[in-house]
Amino acid sequence: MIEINSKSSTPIYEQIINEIKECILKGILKPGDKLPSVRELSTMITANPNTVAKAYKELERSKTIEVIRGKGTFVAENYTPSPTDDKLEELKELMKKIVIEAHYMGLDKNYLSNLLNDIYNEF
Amino acid sequence: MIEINSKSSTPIYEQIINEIKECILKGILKPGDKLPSVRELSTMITANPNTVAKAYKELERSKTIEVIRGKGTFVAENYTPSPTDDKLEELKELMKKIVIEAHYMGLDKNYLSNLLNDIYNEF
Amino acid sequence: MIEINSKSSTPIYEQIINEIKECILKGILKPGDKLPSVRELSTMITANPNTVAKAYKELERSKTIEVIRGKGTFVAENYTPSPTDDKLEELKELMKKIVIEAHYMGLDKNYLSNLLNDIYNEF
Amino acid sequence: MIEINSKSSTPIYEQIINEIKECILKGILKPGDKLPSVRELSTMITANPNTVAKAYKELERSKTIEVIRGKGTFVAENYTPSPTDDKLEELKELMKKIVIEAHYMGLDKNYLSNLLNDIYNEF
DNA sequence: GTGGTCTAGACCACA
DNA sequence: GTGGTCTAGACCACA
Repeated sequence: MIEINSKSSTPIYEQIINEIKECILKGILKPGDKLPSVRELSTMITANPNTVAKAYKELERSKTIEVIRGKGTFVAENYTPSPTDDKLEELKELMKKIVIEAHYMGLDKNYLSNLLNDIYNEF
Repeated sequence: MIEINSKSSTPIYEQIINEIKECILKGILKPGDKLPSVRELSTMITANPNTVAKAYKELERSKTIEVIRGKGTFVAENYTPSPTDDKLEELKELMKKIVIEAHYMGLDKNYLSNLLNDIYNEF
Repeated sequence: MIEINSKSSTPIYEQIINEIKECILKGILKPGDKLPSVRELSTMITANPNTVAKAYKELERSKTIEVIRGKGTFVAENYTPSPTDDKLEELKELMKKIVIEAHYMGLDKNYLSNLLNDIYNEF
Repeated sequence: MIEINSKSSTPIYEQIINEIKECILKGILKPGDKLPSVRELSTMITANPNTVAKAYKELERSKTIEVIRGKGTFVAENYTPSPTDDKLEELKELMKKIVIEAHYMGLDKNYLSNLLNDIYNEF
């Protein structure tokens, strides 16, 4: 379910975060579902436990998952924080970067519009 | 023209790359235009010459700018490499990340569509 | 294994690149083999870590080696990019230069043919 | 006759040297022929006079051309110095580099043999 | 322990 | 004056 590319330039802990968030969005993981323990997941994907722990910490901080002492880690109830200006700015910067990169590959607005649609259809 | 945010998590050399590419896209910098020398730009943005040199080197590698020995650095003629599968995959991953982040802030597809439009209008 | 000639006019980082590629060709280094870390190699050849890092970076760019985050640097699986026109032109220019230089030392075509054979036999 | 690529990574003064040597090899320039003056050549190829002067100096040092005071610069009588060990080693290194680069583009010994032949046929 | 980023500063080749 | 190479050394993210 969760696949890590150890050669990718995105850090493993970030890949874990992204994949888990994707699973939740796709409904593969639902609110209340139990996540594998840090040890379990780290052996599943042959990663360092510290790395998995870091990913879980970050997911907990963003209220995506919840740790219940002695019971384990669970997908949190749907929680959508109101977007801060910082976060919005960050999002815009990312989109800007995509537009610039796309342009430098000869891809136009239409291409990106379609890409956006495709991704939403995947979910 | 080029502004660096030293608090940002994106490395300075990458910020330089992005800003220059943006200037070219907006037409502020045109093919053949001379860029400030490594030393000039480094004092302008109070960064180390090596950092600026690194950014220029990368821009040269991607054929965005050209170095003429002993004369300086210039914006290259428009050059759009055919997009490789790797690059397209990277673009898709980036867009996916945006969609996920947006969703977790309670922003929907419409919001991102508009954001995309806005950015294109800026250029 | 890797020997640097500090008096040579070819930059140290380039010598490192050449020597590593040679080792791979000769089979001294095989795909998947771990390379010495940047720090290790830099002390081995008494060069600055930055210089070694530069060589490794370039080798990574050409997909000769791969970096696995936090684990180290490894020889990549055999990868032969289709030769671009630019690269072929460069190769031809280099060979032309050899022919001219050889001529000016009184060496003829036969000598270069034999030299070419000898080098292939070394590998 | 002499064409300079100001964007090439080989220095202009070296390009001049190579082109002149090539002309001599091809017989376009014969022993005793007068070369354009430093000023003439520098305006012809729109280069800095210092750059042309440097090329001429080097050609003079290698006895490829001769300066006769007050008369000008001339192609020297055929002169083939006995190859020094240093020079031979350099030649071998260059050829080695070609072999390695060629290998990394998937080109074999045959390709290089043919390339060598082609270049000799050009002359 | 691994590589990545950045600074400060020297020296050099080139035009 | 231009960029390229290299050293020395700090600090950081990642695993």
